[in-house]
Amino acid sequence: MTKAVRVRFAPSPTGPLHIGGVRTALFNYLFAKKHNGTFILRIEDTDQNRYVEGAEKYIVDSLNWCNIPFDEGPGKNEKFGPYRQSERKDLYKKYAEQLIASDNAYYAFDTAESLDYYRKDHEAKGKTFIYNWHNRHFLKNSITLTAEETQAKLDAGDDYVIRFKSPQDESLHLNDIIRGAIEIDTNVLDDKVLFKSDGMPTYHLANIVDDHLMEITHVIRGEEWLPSLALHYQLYDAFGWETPQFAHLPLILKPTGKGKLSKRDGDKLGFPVFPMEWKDPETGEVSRGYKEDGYFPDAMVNFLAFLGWNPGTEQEIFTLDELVQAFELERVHKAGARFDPDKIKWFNHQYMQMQNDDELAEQFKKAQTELKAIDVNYIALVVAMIKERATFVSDFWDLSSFLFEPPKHYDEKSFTKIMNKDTRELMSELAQVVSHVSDFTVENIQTDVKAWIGKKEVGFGTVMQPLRLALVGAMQGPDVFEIIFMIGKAEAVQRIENLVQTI
RNA sequence: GGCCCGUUCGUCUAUCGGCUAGGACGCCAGGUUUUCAUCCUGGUAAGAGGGGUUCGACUCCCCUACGGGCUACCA
Repeated sequence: MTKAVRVRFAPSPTGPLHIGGVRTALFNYLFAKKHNGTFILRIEDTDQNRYVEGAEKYIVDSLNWCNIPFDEGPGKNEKFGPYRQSERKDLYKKYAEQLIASDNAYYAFDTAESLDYYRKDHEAKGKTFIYNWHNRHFLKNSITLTAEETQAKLDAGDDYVIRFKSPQDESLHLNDIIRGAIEIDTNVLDDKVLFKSDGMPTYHLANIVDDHLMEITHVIRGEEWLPSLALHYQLYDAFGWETPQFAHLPLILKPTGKGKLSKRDGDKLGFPVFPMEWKDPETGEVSRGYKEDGYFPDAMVNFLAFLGWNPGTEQEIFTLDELVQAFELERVHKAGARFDPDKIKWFNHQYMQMQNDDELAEQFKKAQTELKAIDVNYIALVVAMIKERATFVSDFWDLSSFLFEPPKHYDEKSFTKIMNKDTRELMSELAQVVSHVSDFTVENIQTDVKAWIGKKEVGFGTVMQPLRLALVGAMQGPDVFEIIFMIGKAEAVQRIENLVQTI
């Protein structure tokens, strides 16, 4: 029997979760569920300087809104808790010291200024400064210092970090589920800081320790971590722990231009890059979210799943369960994917058609003050009529206001185009015809009006077009007879007469 | 600069040596709707370049170009 699958999504609470982060979480979720595994949320808040108030709650709320909740995490099934690294602080130091004891790490006392100096100096000479076997023999650390000197500094409370002792002249063979075999020469690796002078571990140490302790079997994360993979492999090795499997996801790129997707792209091109609205606690600046913009979470999830992955079939609309069934890490694309705001709108339109009319009616009613007094059952009928042309609930009012209230004005261009000398008389007569329809059904209205048009021996257009204008105020909207039926006989007659008045 | 990863229509992608290179978004045209939209049908459009390997290369290898990421006591 193979080990139970356990994966984790490990964001740092430095701000709102970005759409790329949502996709990483989604792929973790899909993989976990596919293998009846556990999806864990771990908060990587080891950098106290970058902590942002409310960010953790935002992350949790976002996952929940997307319907990809975690199984284990802060405040939920804390079997391997705590799940915030800041609350695990005391745990990490002994692991760092363990690495020193096994000669895989060492203390370093260099100041930030001195290292900065070396870097700049090397750069000026066209060389690259790497803190590893090339240079560590002349820097201030427990390798160059005697054991006594080192101990004295430690006892004196001097600032220190603990660095990994990267080996010389070795070739590392790494493996990634998506990318396959990767070979790295350790000579280009530097002695990464594992433990910071503020008493906190860096990402690298905390990540490996926690993944081990939490029994993570698969690490699914963004491609930006690929360069750290060699270090992480070595860390597992140094601890003598079993290495999990890794999968590095391609990045999400800007719709146009260069680089990865950023908040600014959304502002510039008018689409959200965050799942939900976010108000910056410092500046008060508000960033729009998919939720508030009217996207359905399923539609967003469906779209995101197809950014860098596809099932190999031609099916594109997938429920979450179907995604779980179909998902395979092996089918994740290797190259970065440009974000396409048009396509996510298309997905939303598709999902709009699958929504329940009553629920949409509730949302519509809540969003539109004009509908406060309107029967929700009537609104549901309206929704059924117009949702095929809508992408968002916020489109509804423009598509249907004439089913709730008479047009406030007539579209000028259409008005002048449609009217002719007979229109006034025809419309007056038409009002009578409509008012005399007995048994007011769509079919009967249609039959009577068409019969009358036939009798008048005028073109259908000469009647139908002004009629539409009278009802809607513009040359748009659903079938004229259905509109008449929906608003009722009296209202329809009234609107026709209103038009007659203005001619 | 160094290191790593990548490169099929404008965009997301299928293809795991046999391809008349398929689908979706977008765009364009036609049809339906006596309106607009939806919808339907059709069209447009791609293997970065150069070398190999092979009977055969989009698929494998190498080089170049380009794109992306990393290069902090940030994650």
